[in-house]
Amino acid sequence: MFSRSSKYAIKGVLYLALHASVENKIQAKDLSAPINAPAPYIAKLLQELARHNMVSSVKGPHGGFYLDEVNLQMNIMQIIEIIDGEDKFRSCLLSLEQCNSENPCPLHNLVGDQKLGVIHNLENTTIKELVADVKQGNSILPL
Amino acid sequence: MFSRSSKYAIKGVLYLALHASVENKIQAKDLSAPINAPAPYIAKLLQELARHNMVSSVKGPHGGFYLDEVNLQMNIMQIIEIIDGEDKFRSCLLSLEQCNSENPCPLHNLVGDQKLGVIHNLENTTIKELVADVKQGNSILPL
DNA sequence: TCTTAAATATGACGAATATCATGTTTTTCG
DNA sequence: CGAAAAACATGATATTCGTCATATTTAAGA
Repeated sequence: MFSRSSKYAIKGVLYLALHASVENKIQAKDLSAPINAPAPYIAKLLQELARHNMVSSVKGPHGGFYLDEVNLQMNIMQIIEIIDGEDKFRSCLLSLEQCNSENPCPLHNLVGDQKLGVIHNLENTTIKELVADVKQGNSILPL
Repeated sequence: MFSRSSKYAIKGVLYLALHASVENKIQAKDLSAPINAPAPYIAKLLQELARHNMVSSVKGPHGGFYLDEVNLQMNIMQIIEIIDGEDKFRSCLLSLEQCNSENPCPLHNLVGDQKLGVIHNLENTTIKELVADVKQGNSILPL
């Protein structure tokens, strides 16, 4: 459903949101183990996210990654769009150009409503809210 | 959401269901244009589907592919499982081993219900019903 | 029975994605 | 300042997935 890159990115962001802060930045190499992703790869992804202001970073000694209040207001859909591109999610299930709500493809009616629901939820829940959920024990974030 | 292979396969099956029959079989190379997929590739996919009894085929002159009544009772999920594998769809969104309804990952609560809905719909609608929808003008099947 | 037309089986090629490696820039600290 | 520690930038390699090509098998019809 998501690309592997997106999964790593999402896990990385959530982990940072949960465990990092301005006073306690986390380095790329220290993210590798807890989210179960190769270190150089997660580093590259975090840089891409930083370039798009999804995460904050500082260079040099005692540098690393963290999320500031602005970053915490971002949502999962934005991560996916940065990593996988805009329309990976929104396009027709069969990649039919002519497909839309007026001229739906056979699968459109079958799963269209759920798809819209998924998109809506991914867009309208902030990282902060997701992390609050973890803190309250309503969800978990292991490897 | 689906792999390109799955999309080709689904379009191929739907096209066959709509236009082919025992008396009027369709060859792989004649599927290429209408579903906008490379001929050798769709041939390979159809063979895989035939091996799993998702479509019917006969060799030799006047041979080709079509769907019999049994094939028409199959559903989209079965196509996806044959082409992409069993758990591509059912596994956790973040590929977390420990994630399940009791121990949900942060995304689980967010889209879990919709995901179950999608799976249910894909499993419980037959090819025949989808094609009936097209015949009635409720959906379309272009390139 | 021989030729031909189709699916089938297998593998080679290419492109996209995931992974790794190297060097450069920035910042802290002695 | 100068050295070290980190992100940053770029590109190289590997693996997966999509595409293509070739040879084999099966069945129809003359």
